[in-house]
Amino acid sequence: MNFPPVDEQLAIIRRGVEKIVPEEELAAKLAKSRETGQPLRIKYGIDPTGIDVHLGHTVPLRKMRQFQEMGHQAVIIIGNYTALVGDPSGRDQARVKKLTEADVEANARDYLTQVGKVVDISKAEIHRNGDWFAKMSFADILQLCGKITVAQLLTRDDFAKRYASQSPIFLHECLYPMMQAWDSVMIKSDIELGGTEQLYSFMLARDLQRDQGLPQQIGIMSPILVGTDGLQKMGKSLGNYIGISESPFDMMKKFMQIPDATMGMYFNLLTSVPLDDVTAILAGHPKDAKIRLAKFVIAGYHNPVLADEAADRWQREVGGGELPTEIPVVTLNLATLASTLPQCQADLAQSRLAAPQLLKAAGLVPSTSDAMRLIAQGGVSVYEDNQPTVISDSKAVIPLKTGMLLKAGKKKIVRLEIV
RNA sequence: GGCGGGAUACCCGAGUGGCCAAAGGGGCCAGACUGUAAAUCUGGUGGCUCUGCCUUCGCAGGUUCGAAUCCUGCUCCCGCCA
Repeated sequence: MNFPPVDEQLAIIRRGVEKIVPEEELAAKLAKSRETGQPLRIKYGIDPTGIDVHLGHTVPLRKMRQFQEMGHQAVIIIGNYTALVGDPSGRDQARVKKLTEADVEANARDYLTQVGKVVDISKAEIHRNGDWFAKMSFADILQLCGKITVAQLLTRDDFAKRYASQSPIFLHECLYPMMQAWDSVMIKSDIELGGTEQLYSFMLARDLQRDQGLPQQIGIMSPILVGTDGLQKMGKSLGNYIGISESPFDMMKKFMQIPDATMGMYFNLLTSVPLDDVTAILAGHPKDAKIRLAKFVIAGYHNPVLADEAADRWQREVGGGELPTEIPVVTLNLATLASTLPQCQADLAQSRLAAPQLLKAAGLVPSTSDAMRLIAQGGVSVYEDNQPTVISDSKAVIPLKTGMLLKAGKKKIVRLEIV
């Protein structure tokens, strides 16, 4: 196995990484691996808790890919046992939901297909930590527990906070870092990838490895990727994420919404564009820079042609104000409507309907009250032959025709089919 | 176990008998502006057959012409003490 020179490897590894602990051991490990021709074992663990993999997850995964390209061995741990516990990292509250083993297994498969978009799965080792945890006896577990003190646990910020505020810390949560660390022992990891919040577990793994007479792993921690709001950590619950399985156009729209100031981080962590080039790109018009950023990333998860198409479409429909190419069709059945809206029967008999009721029937607003507000604010328009007319009177009665467009706000638009 | 405090709309949080569909902030929505975003400004943010009507302030009752507000019981949370 021919590895690139250590300096080159270091340059690649360091990009977009927040912390390497202990940093001084890294070069030595790389040098030794190069001399002996032994690839380093790069560990990355994930709990299959039903994840829609998004760009935030891809930051360590991309690092994994880089290691693979340099010739090292990717080792992915599916935390099917740790998932039963739930990672307490960064949480000020205990998790409520418990997953069943069947859920976990289904999630694991789904997860691996998604990860395959970043990491070369065919060359990766995949382990489930249930393989070893399920075999442990209570005595084994006790022995492991004997290596960790409560004081150590409380050095973790999340536990410390909870302890201070007298929030519950469950015993099984305390075992979580221990389990994660034990994974490192079992797979003899040289390097573990993850976010900065993993520091405690990574260091615990070193302790346990030393205890077992094994070489100690180095933790390489990526910064937290902020979401499309540019403020908070990218995550599903905050609705500020870009999923790697989303369509090129959906990704495009989301990219174009990120704050300008976030672009640098995204370029750094999500693309391989040389940093000098990034500086040059960012010096130009922010809009162009954002389009290029989006294209780089989209091309990676789809392909360059689709990325270009998505960008062009965005320019036309969002930037240029043209009507979208795909407008969902809503079918309105006049007879059915007449029975749900008795007060509108007279109008419906003439194929007409009051604007608020129409918006609600078309599913553009959740309530007629909402529809009336929207109309009052000038946010509603109808298109006939692609000619828009703003509806400003909440009492307006709209003649219904198949093919007409109804738009509420700047994002929601439907084509009506009248039957 | 004892003593005390609390539960208000998506979230936080004011309101202690009528002027309360309920202050303020956040979030979100719409409009203006723009580069797409941010920032800023304006308006909105329970429902409805909408110049009016109906339902909401932990749950169930009660007092009153009238209750988010007072009384009784219940549930849950929280602090202090043991």
